[in-house]
Amino acid sequence: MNTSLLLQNIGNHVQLDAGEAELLLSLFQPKALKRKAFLLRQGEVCRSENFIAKGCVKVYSLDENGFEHILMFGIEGWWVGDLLSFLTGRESRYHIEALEDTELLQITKPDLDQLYERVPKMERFFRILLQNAFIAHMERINQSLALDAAGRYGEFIRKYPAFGQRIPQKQIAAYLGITPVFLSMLRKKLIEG
Amino acid sequence: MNTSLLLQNIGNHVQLDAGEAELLLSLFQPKALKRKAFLLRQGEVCRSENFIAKGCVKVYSLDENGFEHILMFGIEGWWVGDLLSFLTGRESRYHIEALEDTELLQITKPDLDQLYERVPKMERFFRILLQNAFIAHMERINQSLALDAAGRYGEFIRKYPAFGQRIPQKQIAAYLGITPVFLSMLRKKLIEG
DNA sequence: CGAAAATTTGACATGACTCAACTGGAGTGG
DNA sequence: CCACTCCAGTTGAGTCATGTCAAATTTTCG
Repeated sequence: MNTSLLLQNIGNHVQLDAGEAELLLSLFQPKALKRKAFLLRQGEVCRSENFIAKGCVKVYSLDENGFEHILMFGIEGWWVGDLLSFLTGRESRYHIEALEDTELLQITKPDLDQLYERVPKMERFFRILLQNAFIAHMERINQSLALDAAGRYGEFIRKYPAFGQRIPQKQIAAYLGITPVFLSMLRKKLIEG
Repeated sequence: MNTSLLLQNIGNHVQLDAGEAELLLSLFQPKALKRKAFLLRQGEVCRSENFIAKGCVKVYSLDENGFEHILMFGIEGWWVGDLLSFLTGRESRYHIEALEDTELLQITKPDLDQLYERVPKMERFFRILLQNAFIAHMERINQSLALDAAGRYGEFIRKYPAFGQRIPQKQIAAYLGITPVFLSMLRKKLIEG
């Protein structure tokens, strides 16, 4: 498994020496997920924080009518998990499923606590990660209030151009909060006019 | 200014001894806001984290048509600010305005850094605060995807019963992402059956 | 290659918005 | 304390954005 992306990702925010990097890597376990396999299911407890070394996943809920609502996508270089469940040990309300064959690097809560103890600056790293996620979610709420479906789609494509190629429209629609049929119509209008 | 609510709020998550509590209070400044006064305006830098000792505020953006989009309300016992601006020094995209005469306890970034240094467990406190805010925002995104306007209003009232009495409907509509006219119609239907 | 899923398209239905008129209460100045 | 004004809230008519259903077509994956 390729661990250099993980070290590079962490290196963006904190400096680790060779010994710290080695210790850190020793606490992560690789895990492979086939396309359509689950990293987490609604009702389970999320036991790890997960760095995506390769591939693509979605975090989503299912409503009583069976509709998917996607809270986030994750690709190489991103972290995914259900923080609430991970921290509190409560059952998760979300599914996490691979959209492509995916490779993860996982750390469990005990190992993360150990890491904090032995490399305290990693607390800072995860705090920064959390701050960035919080800010991104705040911005998404703002957009869901301020923009109509066409505007939200435009922002999505502008912000994540790669996703437009890589993720099926149906999934993007479930992220934007519209139906796949309506997204198809929006795209047609965009192209025509 | 009443500081006991602040100590109580912090005490819910970390234990402070008398000396630490005294130091902590010495780093907070009281600030009073009249109804309709601004704690922060779009384009300014958010220079403090703010604990609400009394009163009620809204955090919102204004779009190009002059419509308000409310990201959160805050009442006694809550913290408000623009975290992105506070942490990075960038200009805020949000306004924070008092809905009632309000009393705040403010701490600036330098003083917060000093507090972290002298009372390290306060880092833990603010991390917990951030986690809770993150989780709440995630849940709000999920609801905005999964529920229609009536459902979102129902959840809002269920989750924050006090706000229903205290906050004008127009503001609640701007939080839910619907027009005040439409909210009025939803309430009528709810009451009639 | 063949089956299943994703996407497109069109007709129709509904949720939510706009505009405008009206009502009622809260704040203000005399 | 009254009269006035000004918002917030209500109501109804008409419109627009988005959803539903169903069928045809294309793409993907096994």
